[in-house]
Amino acid sequence: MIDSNLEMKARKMLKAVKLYCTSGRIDILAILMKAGKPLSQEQIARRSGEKHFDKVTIYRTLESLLKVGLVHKAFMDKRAWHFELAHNCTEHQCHPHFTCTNCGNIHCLMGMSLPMAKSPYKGFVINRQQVWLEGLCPACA
Amino acid sequence: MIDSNLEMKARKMLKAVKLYCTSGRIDILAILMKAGKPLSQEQIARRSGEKHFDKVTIYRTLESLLKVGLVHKAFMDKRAWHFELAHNCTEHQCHPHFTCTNCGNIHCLMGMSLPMAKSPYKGFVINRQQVWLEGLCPACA
DNA sequence: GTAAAATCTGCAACTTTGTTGCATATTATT
DNA sequence: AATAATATGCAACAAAGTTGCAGATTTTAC
Ligand SMILES: [Mn+2]
Ligand SMILES: [Mn+2]
Ligand SMILES: [Zn+2]
Ligand SMILES: [Zn+2]
Repeated sequence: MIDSNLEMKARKMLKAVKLYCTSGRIDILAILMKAGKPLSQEQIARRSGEKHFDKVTIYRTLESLLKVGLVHKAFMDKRAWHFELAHNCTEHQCHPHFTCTNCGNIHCLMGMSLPMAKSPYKGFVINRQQVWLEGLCPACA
Repeated sequence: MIDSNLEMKARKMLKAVKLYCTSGRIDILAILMKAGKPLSQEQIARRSGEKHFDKVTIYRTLESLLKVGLVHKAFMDKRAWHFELAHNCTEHQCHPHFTCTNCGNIHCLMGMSLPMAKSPYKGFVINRQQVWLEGLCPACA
């Protein structure tokens, strides 16, 4: 099911950060690459087909990918956490995420970088920013 | 415990949106006014002193305040939802929220409005935006 | 002011989402 | 191949939020 090109890429990414290349990590990275948008544990589980990773494994895998920076947590209006590959993010900000108020779908809005916020209060050091947008997607507008 | 000035304000807000003036709503509005930052259900419960509202009541109260726009859900890196008064927000965006990576405290950064994002993709209608910032607060920097 | 209608509230039970401990399996290193 | 290091699955648990329903409050109509 996982195309071997994605598997290669996943292995490379894992090697680069010195994580064990396990089938869980490879598959989850491939799923995130294919998705191209933030996914929840449950969505990842559903997309992993016959493999049926335990949810504990999925969470721990995401945690390990998060720690080395391969993956980011994306803020959503959803209850469950959503994770996505970090490869479209700069050090200081991910691209904005958009939720359609009508159909509920999530979109990554690449290629629009908001200026980094600058606090008007003295003493705040801002290291990262995340922007979330809400409105109507092209299909619903 | 609730100062009667806040109670007055709360009653007026509720009247204005045609919600019943119940002690739960009044107290929770007052708590949010005093806090001046987003609070979770659990934080609200702890601040409500001897009243001991059931958590179901708190959630349902927040839901009703949310529906009429008196309150907003603020995105946080915390697991629990956080709610705040909507009176410092424009129609299209709340002020940004800041989380200190060291002490975990949340700050509302009033008075800095990021420009509204404009999608580079045709067909997206953006109605609201929320910005979340992470870094070091003055006490921890 | 009182009765009726409308809306809230608390409780108990439940769902969803995420975590911990521990024994076993897999991966990497020598 | 043996060993060390790390990952996985299972079961049990914890935290956050929801639902149904009976009884309590609040509002409205008289
Ligand atoms: Mn994204
Ligand atoms: Mn705020
Ligand atoms: Zn849509
Ligand atoms: Zn701090």
